[in-house]
Amino acid sequence: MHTHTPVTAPPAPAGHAPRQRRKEARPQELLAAALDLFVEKGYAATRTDEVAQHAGVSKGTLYLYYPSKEELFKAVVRHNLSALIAEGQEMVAQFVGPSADLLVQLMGVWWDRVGNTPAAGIHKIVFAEVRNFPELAQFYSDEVIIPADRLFTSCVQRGIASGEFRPLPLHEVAQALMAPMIFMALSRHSFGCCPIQGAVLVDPAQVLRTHLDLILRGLAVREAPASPPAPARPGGAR
Amino acid sequence: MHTHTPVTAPPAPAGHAPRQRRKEARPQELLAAALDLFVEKGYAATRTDEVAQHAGVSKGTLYLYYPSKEELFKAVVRHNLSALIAEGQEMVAQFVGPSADLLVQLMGVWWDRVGNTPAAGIHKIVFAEVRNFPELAQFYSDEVIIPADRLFTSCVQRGIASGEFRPLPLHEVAQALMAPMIFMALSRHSFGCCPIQGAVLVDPAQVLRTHLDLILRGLAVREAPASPPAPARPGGAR
Amino acid sequence: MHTHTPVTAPPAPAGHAPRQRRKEARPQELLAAALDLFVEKGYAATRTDEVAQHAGVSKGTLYLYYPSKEELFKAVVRHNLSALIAEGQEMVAQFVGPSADLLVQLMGVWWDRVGNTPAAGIHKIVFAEVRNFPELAQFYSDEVIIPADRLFTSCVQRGIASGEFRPLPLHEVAQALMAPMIFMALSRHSFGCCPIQGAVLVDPAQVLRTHLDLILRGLAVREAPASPPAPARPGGAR
Amino acid sequence: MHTHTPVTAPPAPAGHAPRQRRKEARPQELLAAALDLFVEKGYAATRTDEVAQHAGVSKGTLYLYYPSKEELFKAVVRHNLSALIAEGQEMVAQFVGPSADLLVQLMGVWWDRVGNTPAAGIHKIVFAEVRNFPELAQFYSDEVIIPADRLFTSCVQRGIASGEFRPLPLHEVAQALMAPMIFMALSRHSFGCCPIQGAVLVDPAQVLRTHLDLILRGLAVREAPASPPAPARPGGAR
DNA sequence: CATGAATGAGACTTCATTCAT
DNA sequence: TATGAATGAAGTCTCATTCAT
Repeated sequence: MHTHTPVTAPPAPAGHAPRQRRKEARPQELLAAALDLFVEKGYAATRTDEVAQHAGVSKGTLYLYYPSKEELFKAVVRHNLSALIAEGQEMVAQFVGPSADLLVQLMGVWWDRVGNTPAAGIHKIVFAEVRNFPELAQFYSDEVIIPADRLFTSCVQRGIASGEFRPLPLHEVAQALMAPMIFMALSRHSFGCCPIQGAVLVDPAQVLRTHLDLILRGLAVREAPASPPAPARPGGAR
Repeated sequence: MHTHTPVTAPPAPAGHAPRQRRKEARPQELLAAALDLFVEKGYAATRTDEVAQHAGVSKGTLYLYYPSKEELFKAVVRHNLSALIAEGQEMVAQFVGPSADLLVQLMGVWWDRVGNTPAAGIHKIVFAEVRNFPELAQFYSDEVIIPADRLFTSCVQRGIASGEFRPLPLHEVAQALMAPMIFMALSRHSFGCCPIQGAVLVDPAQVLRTHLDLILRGLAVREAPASPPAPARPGGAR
Repeated sequence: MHTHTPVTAPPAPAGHAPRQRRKEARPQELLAAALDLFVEKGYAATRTDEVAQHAGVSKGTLYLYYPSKEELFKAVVRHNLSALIAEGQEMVAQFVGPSADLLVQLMGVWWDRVGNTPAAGIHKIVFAEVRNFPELAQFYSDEVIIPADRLFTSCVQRGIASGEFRPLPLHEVAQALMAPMIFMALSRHSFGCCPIQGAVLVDPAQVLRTHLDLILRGLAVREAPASPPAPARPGGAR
Repeated sequence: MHTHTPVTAPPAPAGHAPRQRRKEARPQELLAAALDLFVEKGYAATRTDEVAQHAGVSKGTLYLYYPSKEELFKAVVRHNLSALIAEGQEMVAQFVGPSADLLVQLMGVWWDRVGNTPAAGIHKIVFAEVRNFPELAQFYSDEVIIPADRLFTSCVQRGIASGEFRPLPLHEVAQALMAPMIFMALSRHSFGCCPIQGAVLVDPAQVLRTHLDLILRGLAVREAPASPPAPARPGGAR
């Protein structure tokens, strides 16, 4: 579970602005407010004073902590990416048991800790904005794409080495594993926020389960049902 | 095939601009120029006079065809969505043969006709901007998401009905099928355009093959190898 | 006499803004307005929209012609300096007759065409701002200081060569010649504009005459009175 | 001698700031820091916290001593003007001997005590800013311009009365005397601080000598060589 | 139809000033 | 006294949009 709170900082007991309320909390609050707004509206459409307001401070205060909108943006990305990376490292450290179970656990943790978190919105803005911030590309590649790839390829490699999985091209399998998760994360922050009549609704947990069911069978050397087939939802094949 | 051309309109044989020529092509040229720029820079960062310039007309002319930047944007989305939809219809019409082969063909066609096309960039901007243009959400859902879902679910349904595929929740499987393709399409227009040191490189065709290999095995009731196992790339399990 | 008019451009016959009034006059009008304001208030204290307003256009229009306040400033300096330099060249070309007369003519022309012109205010801002615009320093040195020095040193040199003037260090004499003129020009745009009780008032023409009288006598090999002694003003030695 | 020190206040022997020390020196330190910065950057471009920092105090502290930036500026001008005035009075008191020698001594002392001093920068800012701070005009006129004028006119008057000098308009002669000095003082704080390729370089002492040589000869009734002709610099008449 | 000069609202950013500590 | 975090008015600059030609 994530500890990200919608912030908008308590508007300070009206009547008197407590100037030095909580100095060292400011950067966090600003980053949180900025994350929310950048994810909601995108980089360009987010106004700096709106960010400040959401963080409960004035426009000028924002600039005490971040020298420009661009730097604020990068800080948001870096800050939230750090969390992602930390999660990744943690997950790697937890590796024990058979590879199939590992994958199951890995994906479950990723969803709980990243995909299902507002920080997942980071993916949306990064996808949308990298071309405007070329420096981010390298950063994101180094800090997210490559580690994530390494995480999954090493896991698959293990399964292949142990004879659990068929020999398959590692990076491509890794992408097949991650893509649906990231896709869901993206969707949650774009279409997932729009009221749509007759939208195709899927339960993330169900998607995850089905995805794993499909993939693990696909990876398995024999028809080893790594997990019991996900039962079709009641109402099943719509 | 789509009519998207690299645009920037032929700079008119120097000396005397035969401006009158191709008057009725203007809207198309403007849409094409706008698509390129919206995909590259995003909605907000694209300037209207840049669009006009790329289309070889003046800023004022753009406003003769589209009453505002917002309308231009929506027109771009609608126009390119229509193209996507047309492709979709065409694909549906081609349905023949066993379900597994259908899926293979379907995905291949989608990649050739949409994913691997500059128009695929439309996905990126739609994901990035729906929340700022809610009218687009319903439109996109109705015209793209639902039909695509129907396409894939019906295909899967057929496979289940015929006993080829295991009974699985349809929409979730459809997502698992589509996600890696769309993910790749998105990537081509964000990270794919950035020069990155040590980037994780995958061959789209290989991803497609591996993805299908995995999914079809995963769908299969028995270990029916729907297609010969995708050979690990030379240099294989790295 | 100068043709510089206080501009503030005819506010356009109210009711309807004549959009394309006189395009090619714009830069001149903007430069004139900018000169007035920069001289009056200094660089930093002059607001760009004030300049635009004085030129009878909107804020945005200014930026169609000059990409930034800084460039506008430099353009003002260059534009008005160009005139100075042209005058200088012209004067050099006119050189005929004895050196003393040349100096008299040179100074008289300088005062009429430069010192007594609003462009003289340029000196004030340049003195005040060079340290904030290091590129201006080189420009001003190359375009004004060095040519002016050359103008006067060559003139003095001629006098020395012809035996009219005593041998004296050229550059230092040139400074002694120019300093009082420039000083007066500066004063006209600083204290000269302030209402001061009991100010020390001097008539520029009288200063010029006295200055020449002193200097020419000082330069002369003998006591050749290059010009009849400037008669003390009626009311003379206050 | 003036007490202007390069300021930036001793950074307080690291470890523990003996901040209480020299409390009553604060205003002086602030004025000194402010002078440096105002001279370097001008009024508007000087930031108050930079002044505070240079004086080794915090921004808030500055406001304990001076209620606003404007008041600080005026205090700087007044403070340094007082210094100038004191110098002036002292110079006046030293008057002895023949008028020509008096002038020589007067100018020499002015250069040593004012012109060649960082406080001379005060002239630059006053010239640049009087129009924005009209209160200073009267003050400067009363306390600097008029006394200086009186100093020189009385000196010239004496020479005329004693038959040493030709009868000439007094104020105009006074200006001719002072202008080159002040001009040099101004230059030292504008162009003199900029690294310029091929700058016209003059030795202040040489300028002073030449100036006096010229002026005294110019003033003299006959060809009384008030001082031996200033020898042309080695390399002389270039 | 087409142009492009002109507009002005609005965004980002700075910095003099305040005030709780 | 001294601090420095916080403020918000004000300035520079951008760019969607208009309209006379």
